[in-house]
Amino acid sequence: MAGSGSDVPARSRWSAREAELLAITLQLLQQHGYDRLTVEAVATQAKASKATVYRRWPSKADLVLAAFIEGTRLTVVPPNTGSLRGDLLALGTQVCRQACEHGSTMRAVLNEMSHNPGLKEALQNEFVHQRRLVIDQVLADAVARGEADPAKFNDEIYDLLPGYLVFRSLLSAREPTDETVRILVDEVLLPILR
Amino acid sequence: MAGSGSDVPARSRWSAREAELLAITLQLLQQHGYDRLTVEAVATQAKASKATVYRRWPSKADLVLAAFIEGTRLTVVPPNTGSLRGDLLALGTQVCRQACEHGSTMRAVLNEMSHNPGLKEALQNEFVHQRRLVIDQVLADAVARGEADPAKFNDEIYDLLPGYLVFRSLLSAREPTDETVRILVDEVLLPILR
Amino acid sequence: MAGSGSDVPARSRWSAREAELLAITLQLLQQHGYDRLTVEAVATQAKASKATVYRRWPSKADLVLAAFIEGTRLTVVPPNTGSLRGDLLALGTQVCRQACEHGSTMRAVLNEMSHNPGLKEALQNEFVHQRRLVIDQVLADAVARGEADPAKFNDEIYDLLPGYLVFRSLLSAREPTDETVRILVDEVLLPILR
Amino acid sequence: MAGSGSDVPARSRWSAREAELLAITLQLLQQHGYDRLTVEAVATQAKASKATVYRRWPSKADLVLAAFIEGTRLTVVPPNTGSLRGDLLALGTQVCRQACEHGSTMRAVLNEMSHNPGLKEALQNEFVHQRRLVIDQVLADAVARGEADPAKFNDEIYDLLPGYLVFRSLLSAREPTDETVRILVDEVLLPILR
DNA sequence: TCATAAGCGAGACGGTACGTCGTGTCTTACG
DNA sequence: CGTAAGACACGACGTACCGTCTCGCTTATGA
Repeated sequence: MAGSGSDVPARSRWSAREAELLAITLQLLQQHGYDRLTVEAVATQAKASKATVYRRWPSKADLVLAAFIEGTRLTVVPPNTGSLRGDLLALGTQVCRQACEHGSTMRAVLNEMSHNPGLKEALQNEFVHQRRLVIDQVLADAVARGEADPAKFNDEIYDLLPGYLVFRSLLSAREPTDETVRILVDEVLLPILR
Repeated sequence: MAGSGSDVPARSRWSAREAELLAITLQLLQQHGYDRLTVEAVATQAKASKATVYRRWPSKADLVLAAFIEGTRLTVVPPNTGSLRGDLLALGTQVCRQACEHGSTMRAVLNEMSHNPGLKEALQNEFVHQRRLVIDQVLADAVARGEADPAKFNDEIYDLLPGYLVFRSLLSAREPTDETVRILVDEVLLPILR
Repeated sequence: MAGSGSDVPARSRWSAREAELLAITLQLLQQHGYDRLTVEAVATQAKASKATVYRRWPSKADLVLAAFIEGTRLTVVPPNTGSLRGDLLALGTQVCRQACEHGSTMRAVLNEMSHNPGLKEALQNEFVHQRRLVIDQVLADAVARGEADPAKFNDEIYDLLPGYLVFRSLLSAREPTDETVRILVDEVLLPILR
Repeated sequence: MAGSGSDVPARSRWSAREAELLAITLQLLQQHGYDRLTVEAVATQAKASKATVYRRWPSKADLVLAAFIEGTRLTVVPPNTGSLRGDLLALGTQVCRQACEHGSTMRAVLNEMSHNPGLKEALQNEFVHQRRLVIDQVLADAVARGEADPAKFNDEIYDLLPGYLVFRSLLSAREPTDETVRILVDEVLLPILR
């Protein structure tokens, strides 16, 4: 059955102390952005020393990536509202909230990713893949309910909904609204999927 | 009237020397990324001194933004292929190429933008607005040819095509292909617009 | 012979404009010291341009030296009070006043001199030599009046009076007073010279 | 009391690393002069970084002053030859050597001092005062031996010997010789003090 | 009377040093 | 032994000044 959910949401592998460091990193990141975030500040605020940070993450970039993944990992929840439309709206709303909340972090990670293949791969594995699973499940549920035609699925643009919303959140000055999500779902996605 | 094209593509306001500095900045940016780009290197390669750079742009971030805008400004061309489908495919292809070419630059600018309202506004005015004009013209031409129904236009998601493609280029690991563009146009946009 | 005075005090070779530049230089020099004096400031204050300054003096050091020499040249006056004691007191007082007035300038010139043989030579020719002539004349006058014994003259320490006073003005924190001069003259020099 | 010598020569307050930095500074200072000395060069030669230098001394001027004081502090030695004449000759010789050796440094420090009251005070406390103590002791010893008459001491010109010699070393082009010292002592000072 | 040149203001420029700050490594001392 | 504290080498940032240079504009003379 779809969504048998054999993937337990991967309990965090960080200790309490590490989680605290990541939380502080995330907070400072949102406040000041990547460039103006200093490892020194993270350590100071955690009453730790820089060495304590660097012992766990080999560089500022790794620290920030870990903080970002940890910060977003918690919120990946398959919607399961009972209808395809409801699921898509929920998914879109969730993406908007996340992208808004972690906007500067994502931009920072994104930028660093450009020239750090390791980060890129890590981001793909730990972030993108999780989200793909959610979408697959929503669609599978819809098919199971007879709300969507599997023949209409298109792997090329399976992430059109979250993709465009993320674009709107991170790159455009027009933050997506509930109306944006509604229109996307009702006028673009549902006509295609049915 | 549609396609009247009274907007000359906004002649650059930079002198030859400044354009040279921006070009070098852009090149080094693509090679090394924002963090590993040094103003000193830009100056050296231009046989200039740091002061010459800083006289024009007050910081590294401003320099990079200017280089980015200059680098992309040159390539904004309304397609005008004669059909809506052709225009949309051309537009999509152009977006893909630009986003691919200037990917790391865009990511860098994006990141810096997060905490620099001046940059954000500048980017909106000089970059986003230019692209909106192109889209408006494409749609207006289509209406003039009877290929699109103005009632179907939706301001909320008018940039769905470039938006999703940019998302794919900059954030996803799946760079968009010609097939991506084709599917978007044929299976998403055209059904909606007609 | 005493007072033969064939040396006219060497009319300044500077034009009015040049003298103005030197005066401004001297003033700024006394206010801010050598390091914090900028050629730019001299030019600005004279409503001139840097090129105008550099056309006349090849470097900041030369400019400052010229300003210093011009500033002190005006005040070299053989005392001629009628008695050796009066002449020495007058000489001492004059030295004190000059050294006090142009203290920071002298220190600056001195410093630059260290590593600029040209300046060193120029300073010797144009400054030290002038002062030697004055002392020689005072002593010659005293001999002519029978107040001093030529046999007691000592070339090694002929400048003991101005030398010690200059030391006090420039290097020590104890600026010389009239009493300092009096003691030097009455208790050191006169006993020796008679 | 004469020779009570309770003043231990004030152990340096610098660590080994700091002393090394100061020694390098002093060496480069003597080679190149103040203006042409760069903090970068000091750091490089010490295999240190600029930050390491600036952590200790807030500016180049402070660094140079410290180097100068450290460089001269080591050599302040009361002569104690057994006779007033011997002590004075030794003192004069020592002053000549120091002033010659550290000439450009002294000139540089002097210049900087002009507009830096903090430096001026520091120089007075740490440098001038040390030298005063030596002179006082020499004279006290002479009195104890019956070689000098305390009534003849004159606070106004107590430093006539070192003062004039320093003047000759730093400001005049006529560096003092042993003969200069001898004449000063035999023909000027001893007649006065006895 | 007008043109051709010489001098000047303004200020951009290449270069170089300054003093600051952040990263990532390392040592020291404490618990 | 792990940690807090923080010194350290490295290197980029952004600023300031020096001495050179190029622009126009003025002025002062010579045809």
